[in-house]
Amino acid sequence: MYFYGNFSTMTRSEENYLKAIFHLGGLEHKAVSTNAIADRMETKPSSVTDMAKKLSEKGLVAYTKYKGVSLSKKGSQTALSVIRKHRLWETFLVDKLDFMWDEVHEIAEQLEHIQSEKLIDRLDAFLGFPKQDPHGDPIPSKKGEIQKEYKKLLADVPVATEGICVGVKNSSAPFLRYMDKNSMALGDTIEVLEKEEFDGSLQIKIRNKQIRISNDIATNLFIRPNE
Amino acid sequence: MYFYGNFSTMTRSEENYLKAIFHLGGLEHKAVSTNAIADRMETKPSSVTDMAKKLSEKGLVAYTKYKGVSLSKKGSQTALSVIRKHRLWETFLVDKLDFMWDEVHEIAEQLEHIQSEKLIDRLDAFLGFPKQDPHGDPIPSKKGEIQKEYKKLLADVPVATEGICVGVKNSSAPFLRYMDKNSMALGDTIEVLEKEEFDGSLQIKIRNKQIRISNDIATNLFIRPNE
DNA sequence: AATTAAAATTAGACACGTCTAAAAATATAT
DNA sequence: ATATATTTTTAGACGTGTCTAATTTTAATT
Repeated sequence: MYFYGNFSTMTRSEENYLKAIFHLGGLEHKAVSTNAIADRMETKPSSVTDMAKKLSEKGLVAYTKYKGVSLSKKGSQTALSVIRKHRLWETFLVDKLDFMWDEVHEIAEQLEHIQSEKLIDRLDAFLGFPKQDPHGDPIPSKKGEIQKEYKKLLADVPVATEGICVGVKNSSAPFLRYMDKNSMALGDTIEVLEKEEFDGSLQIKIRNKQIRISNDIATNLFIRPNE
Repeated sequence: MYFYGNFSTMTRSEENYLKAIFHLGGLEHKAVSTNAIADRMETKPSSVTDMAKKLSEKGLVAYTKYKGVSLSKKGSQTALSVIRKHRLWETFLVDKLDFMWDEVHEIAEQLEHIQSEKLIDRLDAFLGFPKQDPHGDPIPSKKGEIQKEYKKLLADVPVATEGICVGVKNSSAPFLRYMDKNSMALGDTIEVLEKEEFDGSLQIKIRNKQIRISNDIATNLFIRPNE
């Protein structure tokens, strides 16, 4: 039996389920299907059903047989607290320990379950109360408030925006090959120099080279604009 | 049983047992009794027996029925790695997050189980490769080498030594009351001004006040001498 | 509407780590 | 050396979280 703190009855597994349900159900707490959760967590639907019952008993989700689960207020607060911890730790790893932004996820998956409110408050302060993590995702406040995404599709930012390429929407092999071929990589700084109204193509600067990318590409790349 | 590279991962529970066995058996890996482990871990002897078998199967301890367990080389290396992590995290909490030295243990008990060699290497570097933790206990090297205790009994340090009071040997209520009455607290800086050969009493400076303490007191207080 | 396909649930099993209660081995005392 | 006390182990159980295989419910198709 594992105790992480005196007043927390949440197990690691429960926290992971809540987090998955939050990500799938969005801020509106839409109902999420059993299979969707199983896919995301790489587990079996039967395991999800078991946990759904358990979380429902604890008042963390609303669960109706065959109708999926949706987070309660209490459930989403818990999920947000875990997400907050995850993103603060990721920020710590990148800002303080010089990790690359794309190698911190696994470690943060472990760190996010450390139970100590004081620890998280201190970490938050130590990092200068960051509002977004290295992937451009917003860090929920202590109260569970969460801002809109800081990362944007490259296609959606105005001309002259500069930022870091933090993700791809469609990580298909052909697309990744395209990026490779054009020597673009996640983590690169990108500046939008010019936008062609007609076809939505962009002139960008990346690695100090100018290249032209199509709208298709631009709608597949996430950028975290610099302040 | 045949393994390809002994890639068996350690569970949290196994790590905790190894750590307890290490602390009880000392650097010489003395055999440790079932009850001693149960006491230290606040568990039942029967649970310890179960785990002893398991650890023995994995080659982490030598176990003979009714004769206790002793760490193998592999087992002590694992224990030292957990202890290293524990002490590095404690150092982080105190040095970087401004925790008091006496409030970090619980949190470090959780953090010590985070699995990522790279993380610990980076943390070590970030902290400036500390050789001792906030309690004056030595931090094992990456290879598992461990130095002698840095903390010493106040009675054993030479005159003119200055350091921080990092622990008590006997934490009985009367002794703690004594400390309180003399406005001494763990964490205080202490300087040894004078030592009386005859009765071993000391003249010390603490909180900018000079007081005289008996040898009995001095053999109950741990000090971590400054470099 | 009936049939087929997909999704979700149940039933039963298992590994892990723990426990209690009873039995066995070892240590202590008379 | 025998009886008693202590320590340790075994046997059997439980809760958590997972799984497979079979069943039930819902969705999609003809």
